Amino acid sequence: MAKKAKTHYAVLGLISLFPMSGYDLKKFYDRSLRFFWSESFGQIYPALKMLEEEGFAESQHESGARGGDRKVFSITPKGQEYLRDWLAEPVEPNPVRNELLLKIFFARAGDIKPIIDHLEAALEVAESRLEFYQATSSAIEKENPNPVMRTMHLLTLDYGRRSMEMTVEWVRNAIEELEKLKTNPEAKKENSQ
Amino acid sequence: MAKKAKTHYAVLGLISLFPMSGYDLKKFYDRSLRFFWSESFGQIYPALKMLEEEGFAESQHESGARGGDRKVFSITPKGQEYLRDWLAEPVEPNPVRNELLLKIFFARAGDIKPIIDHLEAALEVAESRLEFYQATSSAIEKENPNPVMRTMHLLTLDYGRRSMEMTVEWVRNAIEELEKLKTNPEAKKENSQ
DNA sequence: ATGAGCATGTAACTGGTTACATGATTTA
DNA sequence: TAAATCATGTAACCAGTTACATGCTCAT
Repeated sequence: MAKKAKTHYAVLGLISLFPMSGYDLKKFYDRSLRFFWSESFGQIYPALKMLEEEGFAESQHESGARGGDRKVFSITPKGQEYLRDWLAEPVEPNPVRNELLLKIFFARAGDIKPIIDHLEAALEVAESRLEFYQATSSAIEKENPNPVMRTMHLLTLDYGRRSMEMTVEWVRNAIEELEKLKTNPEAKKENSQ
Repeated sequence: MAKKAKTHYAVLGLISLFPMSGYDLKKFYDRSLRFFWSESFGQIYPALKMLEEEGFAESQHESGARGGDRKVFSITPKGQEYLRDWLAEPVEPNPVRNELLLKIFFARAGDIKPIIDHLEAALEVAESRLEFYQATSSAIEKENPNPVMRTMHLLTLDYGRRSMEMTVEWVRNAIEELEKLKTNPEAKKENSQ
């Protein structure tokens, strides 16, 4: 039971919610989890195959029905145990790479205008995502699955909401600072080390 | 001038600040940028080689002096132009993978305790990083390089500070919610779908 | 003399995306 | 009948980390 790439747990976790096919998995990631996790087909299908081979998942064939044939995967008791063990393991920090911050760090007097553009783009993204979180949270609160699932789901949304609010505030302030800098004659002299 | 992996810009950007060796580059990433960017030697040295081959960087050999021989790289005018072009290009979204949120999403009644542990660990990290940002910002404000560089540097720190503050608040609330759930008898019935 | 830090580089591996190949079914 | 969507899978590629190989210098 060697340690596996995160994809395996991410796939196993999803089929633990309810049985689904590789195609369903992809849809679920793209529609519901896209803001904190994503997977590609190139990873999903091999992962499902391996999970089945090791007895963590089992599949049943669903023939005919709309679209081609489907292979619907569900988690086994052994898989449930394996998932639970992973959930209890400490969270491994994922490598951070924030391109916007890197560009800001490298920017000089001549780069202020494009940086402001980037910030304005980030602001739009954050604001529209904020709307999405608003809508989704109220939907979840009504929908009402079991209390644990509901709470867990709401906590992930709350993280998204707070982080977008924080982003909006930071961006607004950053744009202000950069506008000040643009009109400040002192900053114009690029060689004022 | 085909598009390159981000590493190339990340390396070029650093040597645009002041000439340095591959080893210096690594130190700089590990010490100053580690919270929003990182690079490994396995990427740095090949990147420097390629940047030099294409005329974006040039090196001079520094023999003897403490440690083995050094190859100190500096940016060329052509490299400066190339970097500036990249800074102006829209920021590409980097794939998000937040393992903590994923674990929360998959957690069931039996997993609440380990999840709280993860949150407590995250709280510690956020709080200690907050202290670091505090200390660094005041150092930067005194240090006073040119006004543009100072502002850029402070903006990246401000992002870190705000995002850690946000994390602390979210985590505190999340722990509270989960503690409530633990003592709530309704939640104990895992099959209350 | 030993270990920490300076210094450069390569090879093997891994985790991941993208593009390709194929074909059914539904809907406009 | 064409486009969108359903559906599965593989091969080629890419970006990145880790481990390895080597050797110097400085402080204890």
